[in-house]
Amino acid sequence: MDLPRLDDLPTWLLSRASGRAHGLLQDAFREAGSRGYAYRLLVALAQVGPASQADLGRSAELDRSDVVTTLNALAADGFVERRPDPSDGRRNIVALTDAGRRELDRLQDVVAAVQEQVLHPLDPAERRTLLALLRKLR
Amino acid sequence: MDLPRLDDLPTWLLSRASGRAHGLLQDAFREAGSRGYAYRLLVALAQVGPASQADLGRSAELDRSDVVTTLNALAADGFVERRPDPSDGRRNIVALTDAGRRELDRLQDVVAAVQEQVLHPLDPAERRTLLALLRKLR
DNA sequence: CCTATTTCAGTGTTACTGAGATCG
DNA sequence: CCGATCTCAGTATCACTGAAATAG
Repeated sequence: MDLPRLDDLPTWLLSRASGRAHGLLQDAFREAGSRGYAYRLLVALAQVGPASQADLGRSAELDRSDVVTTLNALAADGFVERRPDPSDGRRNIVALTDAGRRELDRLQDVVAAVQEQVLHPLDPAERRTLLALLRKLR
Repeated sequence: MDLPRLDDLPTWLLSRASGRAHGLLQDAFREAGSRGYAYRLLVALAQVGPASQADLGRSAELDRSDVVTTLNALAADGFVERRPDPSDGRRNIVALTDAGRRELDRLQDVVAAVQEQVLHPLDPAERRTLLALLRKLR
């Protein structure tokens, strides 16, 4: 008779690893005075350049509602500028400021440190293998 | 200049894979008329045998508060029996019933189907590698 | 008219916290 | 007196929903 064990379940192992990573990330962002949502929006802005909030939400996989709240905070800190789109009155055009670019650089270091912390038990070849397999899961 | 991309982050890939797996699991449990917490408690009971709620919570990694709520539902369905511990008045002894064992068997099939669904893109060797690497992440 | 965007308020879920009652 | 257990109520968080206002 085979006793069921959660530790044998791929979904359980995924959930544990992800939960641990998420906790470390959240702590690191809090310590750095930021949030995961803010980081994701800054990354999206750096990737696609100035964009509407709807497009940013799609890029960062953030809900339209959370985009609003997060941009409010980023704008208050001077990390983004929000101005109406002259060619489409429904939209804002959101752009990174220089301070925003510096903030993103700073958060990149924070995030990189957490990646190292999470992957620490694996050697470089194992890390590549893990990433490739995770990517294969779609 | 290297544009940051979320897809390059191990923590992001972990989170995506885990989120997808979690969603599939949740749907499958809902369709089967159960919940993840209930499954985890049934597994813990099958592993350790009759136990106090506190011990079950530690085994299943469930909060004491969620153990109470989940056991209420499992007891109402006749899947577990809760009776006072004669040797320690603070505790309940919780035990699987026959119906509970059948329920666990049923849920094992549900869970196995989701594992297959999640791992579908990987061949058997890749699956073993992924599990080994995830386990190494502690 | 219908769809898209931005915004705000509110909901539901999941995990947790606090406190009371009981007992060792 | 301290610590553990069980229970309930309430909170914090995150992701999302609904609806209003504006515009294409």
